[in-house]
Amino acid sequence: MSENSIGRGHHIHLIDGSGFIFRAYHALPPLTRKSDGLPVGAVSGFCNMLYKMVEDQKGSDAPTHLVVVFDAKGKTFRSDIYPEYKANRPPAPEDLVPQFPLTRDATRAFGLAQIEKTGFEADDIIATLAVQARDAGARVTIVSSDKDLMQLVGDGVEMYDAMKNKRIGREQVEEKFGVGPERVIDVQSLAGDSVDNVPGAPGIGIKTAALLINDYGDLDSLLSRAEEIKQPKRRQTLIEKADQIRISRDLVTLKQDTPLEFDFSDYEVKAPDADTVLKFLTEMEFRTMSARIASKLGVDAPAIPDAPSAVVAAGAMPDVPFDPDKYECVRDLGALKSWVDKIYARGYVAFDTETTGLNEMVVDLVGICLSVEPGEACYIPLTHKDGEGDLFGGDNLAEGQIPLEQALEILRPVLQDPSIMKIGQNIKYDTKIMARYDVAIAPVDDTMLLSYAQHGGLHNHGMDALAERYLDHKPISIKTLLGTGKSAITFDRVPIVDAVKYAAEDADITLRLWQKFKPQLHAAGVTQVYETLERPLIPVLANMEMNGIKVDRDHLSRMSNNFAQKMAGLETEIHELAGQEFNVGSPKQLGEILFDKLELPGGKKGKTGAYSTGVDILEDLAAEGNDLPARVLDWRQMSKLKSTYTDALQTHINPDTGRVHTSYVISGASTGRLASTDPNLQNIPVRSDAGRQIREAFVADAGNVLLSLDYSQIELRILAHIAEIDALKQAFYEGQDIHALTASQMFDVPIEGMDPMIRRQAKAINFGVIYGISGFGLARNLRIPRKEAQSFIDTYFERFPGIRTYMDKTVEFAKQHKYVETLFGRKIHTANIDAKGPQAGFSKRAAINAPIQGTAADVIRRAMVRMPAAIAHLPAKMLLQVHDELIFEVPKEAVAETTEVVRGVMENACEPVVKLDVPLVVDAGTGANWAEAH
DNA sequence: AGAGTCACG
DNA sequence: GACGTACGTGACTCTG
Repeated sequence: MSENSIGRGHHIHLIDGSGFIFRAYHALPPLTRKSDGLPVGAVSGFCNMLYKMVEDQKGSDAPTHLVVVFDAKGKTFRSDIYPEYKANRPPAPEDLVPQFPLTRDATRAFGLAQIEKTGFEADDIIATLAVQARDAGARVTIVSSDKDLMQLVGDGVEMYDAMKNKRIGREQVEEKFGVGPERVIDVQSLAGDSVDNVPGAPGIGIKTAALLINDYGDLDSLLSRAEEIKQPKRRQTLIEKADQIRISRDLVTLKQDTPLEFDFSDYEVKAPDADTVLKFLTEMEFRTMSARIASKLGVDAPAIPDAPSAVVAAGAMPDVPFDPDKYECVRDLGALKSWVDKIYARGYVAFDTETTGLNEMVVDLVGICLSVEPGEACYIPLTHKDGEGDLFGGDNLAEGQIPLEQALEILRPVLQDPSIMKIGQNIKYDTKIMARYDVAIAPVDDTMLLSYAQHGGLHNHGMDALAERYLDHKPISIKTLLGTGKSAITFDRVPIVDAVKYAAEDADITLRLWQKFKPQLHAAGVTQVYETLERPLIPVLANMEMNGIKVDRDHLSRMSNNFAQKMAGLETEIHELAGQEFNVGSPKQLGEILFDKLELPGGKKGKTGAYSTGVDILEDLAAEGNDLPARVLDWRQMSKLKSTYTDALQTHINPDTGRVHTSYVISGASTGRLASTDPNLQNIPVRSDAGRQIREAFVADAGNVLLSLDYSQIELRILAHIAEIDALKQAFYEGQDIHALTASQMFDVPIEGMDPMIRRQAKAINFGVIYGISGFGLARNLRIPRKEAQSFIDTYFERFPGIRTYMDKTVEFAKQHKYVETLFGRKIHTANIDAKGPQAGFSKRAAINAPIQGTAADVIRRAMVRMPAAIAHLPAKMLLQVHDELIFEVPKEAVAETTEVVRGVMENACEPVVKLDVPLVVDAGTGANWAEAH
């Protein structure tokens, strides 16, 4: 950074952008954009204030330099000093959230510089810039009325309250604090701040604080001479709370050395570009302002149609056709730099990586695609290979590519710049790839998740499906480039000219989808869902996936051998019983043996004409004393465990890390649950003894243990809350055995000394209710006559009438709205709810289940999003999520503290948005392996 | 590619 | 009165 670009004779305005936003929001009535209902009241106020600043400050007072400073998202270093800092701030109002990025756009449109920095408040940046500019000899005006900034006043630094049109100098600061600017920190440390949760000294306000500071000179003298204070209570407070006061001082002291990359020359004031500013105002549909500014700039005011604006709905542009020939191939530094300039001018970029495969932990980066405007995209080839390769790799790099490191050096700043939005389709993938090249991509938007939040339950959210459905365009298939099967090649072997068309198109599509989806978020009522439950999960899951979990290969290998031997024995036995050899793994052949050859009863053919040979059927046959199906059941269990777990899991061990790295799919399940793939670590066996041994292969690193915490009965608790079942709520409050209580209510038996069979039946009913119970289903599950099952259900509804009401109301809601909702506002669409015939039952049960399963999914998502900050001070790592369970790897000595912290986050995950009528309870376990921990 | 089966919550 | 059925996933194997 260069301090010489500002100095004597210069005047810099440091505008508190976040302050502007909140004042504009609270001062103005809610205003929405006519064409689509996007809330824009705060943006409008913000623009007015910005413009007024620029206009009013002409003449001798006019700034030569100006920069708008914003608060970045997320926690700041002050939370590390004092976790409660600003902790009881409510989240920003729903209709303000989408306006934050728009105010950045507005600043850019007005041709003004802006800055923000993750981990620091706008006030810290202002302090840092103010001090540097002042020290260089420039005059500084801080445009804000925030009292927290008053400590900076003096020596050529003034403040200006843009709303009251009032300058704030030394005199006004003394008026407010009773001391000069240099003692403001001392007074604030004592007085504290209830809004920001700065504790200060209890019972001492600004008046008393000023009195004390004036008497003793400064805070340190006051604290060291506290014994001299006459008033006993005040004396005691200052002695006892000295530490708290010092922490408060750390909190209120603005950081004057915030690490920033900037150059004052970037902040030189220049006239706004008429086209740019009017384009923005037109998009926002600010008629009055655009007319006023147009006349000031001496151009014609643009027409803003009254009717729903196609300009806005399509994202400012009429549909541009897809044209692969328009895509640019970036092959030299100059071209790359001009793309970076384009991105800065825009403020956002669609971003996509091309790699040699699909496993983010292993594959190499091949190229990068960018797009900032529909129809305009580029591909930057980086590591394409020359020719087809040979036995020895044939690893010559193709000609005409920017060296990887050089390209990354140029791209890294913009990809990490907090003011530049990076847009991806499943950007968790690209985040993980780039993390391996030391690029920490942030902030991000994800078109897959934007779609998931708005269209969950309607369709999947892959790029191909979204492009066809929403852009009426079928993307080039990757298979046309790579081929299929054995002859398939990797992307680095694709000729660059062909790669450009495919790869750049992905970025183009992503950008178009974003322009379509992002403005619809609010109208769809899922801004909060996207902002709190979807997007923040991206970095959390990326980290968990990169952590991976250690797996004991030898343990698995021994089990595989063991299974193989037993299977061989069983196979011989089965063939003998059948009287012939056949493939035990073939359901078709097995069915023919059982029901045609041996003529056993119960042969039912499915729609394909094959006999059904599922567990239920085989178990029935085995129960009647048939050995063959019993042996087949044993064989099947071993075959399953061997192929899916003990064999396959070994192939997933990453050679570099020695660990298994799953991938979570955020938008996989319609209810909001995650899905785990490659490998699926959410279905590792636990129910059978043989299966549980597989969990023993999941181990902690030396000196560590695995720590597992799971929600106890979370879905039943949520059901008790949603359906308002008082008896269940009370039982959960009293910590009773919920299934025993259900049984006692249903069958009028005491809980003490209850027959386990009765409890088992009640448990099955409880689960059945969550799934949208039916007599048939319960009968099959419990293996009792259908009549009996139906009478259980009738009794259940009698004893807990709220359940029936909930089920009816939910189906009714689904029919009316075509979606159902979780407690946190996640919408799950129920397109088939009006279906006739067999479909009807399915859809109703799914609709009944979705709010329960979905709310539970939301709860653990909230816990996961908060977890990294909560455990940042601990050596613990979060590794896995299994729907209601989180697994951590923790050094032994930190287990107790980690358990306490994690349990707190999980049990309070609903706060402050939802207050459950039942407590959430989390059970914990630890051990050297997952079997012990669970 | 789809069906069948079975592992999990 | 008859449909057919527990809710939500992913991986593996066989088969056409």
